[in-house]
Amino acid sequence: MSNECLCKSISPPEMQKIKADSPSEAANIRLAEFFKVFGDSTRLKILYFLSHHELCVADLSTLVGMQQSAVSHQLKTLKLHRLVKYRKEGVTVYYSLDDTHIESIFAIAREHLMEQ
Amino acid sequence: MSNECLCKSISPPEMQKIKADSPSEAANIRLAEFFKVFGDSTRLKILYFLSHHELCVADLSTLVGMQQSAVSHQLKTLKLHRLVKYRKEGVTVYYSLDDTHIESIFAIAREHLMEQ
DNA sequence: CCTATATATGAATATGTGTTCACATAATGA
DNA sequence: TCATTATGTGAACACATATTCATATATAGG
Repeated sequence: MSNECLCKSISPPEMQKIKADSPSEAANIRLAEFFKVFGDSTRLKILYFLSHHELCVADLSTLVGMQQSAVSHQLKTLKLHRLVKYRKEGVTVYYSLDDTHIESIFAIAREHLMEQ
Repeated sequence: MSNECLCKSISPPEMQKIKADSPSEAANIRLAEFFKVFGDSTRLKILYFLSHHELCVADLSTLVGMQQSAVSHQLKTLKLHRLVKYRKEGVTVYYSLDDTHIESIFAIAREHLMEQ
């Protein structure tokens, strides 16, 4: 006969407690969304270049080696997640980083990748 | 007539220098892959639960509220990126965290999300 | 050996997402 | 006002990926 409870590693009450204390579905999804932004090489390139210089869309487009439209779309995403800010000057739009955490996140990620 | 050079924010030589110093395509893609792993709420849940307890697949499946097969697939991904390790005991497999950077990455991400 | 149990895996499907194309919008100068 | 330039945006497409279903593998006990 099969056991009524699937718990093997921990006791049912312990399991309930852990589940009860876990982050809300909403918080969890927000966190995933946040990481997802960094999970694209084009966006990482944009962030890298912006970490060196304030840049207009055309220059970013040249540096990243991708169409201006693609860069615009990605900048929209980065803007939405408050990772970049912009400044308009006539018809030109200058973008720059808008987050102090970005550098530390990168540092840790690089460290992790070094170890392998 | 249109300018031969698109550079607006910085000078062409400066631009070339920045581009030359930028990370390799391969390194950039590796970094994106790394972040991508965290960009899924199911994987985040698994990591969260494992950060509290070593757990077998069945228990993880119950905690996460997803089919055993789905959890197995995600564990494979996490294993591949060296974020979890496992230990076999008979027919049961116990998973646990395999990375000290995970906690710090989470801390920074949460901090970032708090600010908004 | 045969059965039962825990986990892994391949195929199929549905959904998400990045890029391109074409075009819209906005601002400048003639 | 018209043309030009920089940027933004919607639709379409191609591709990636998460989940499910069915089934395979592996281990332990009878």
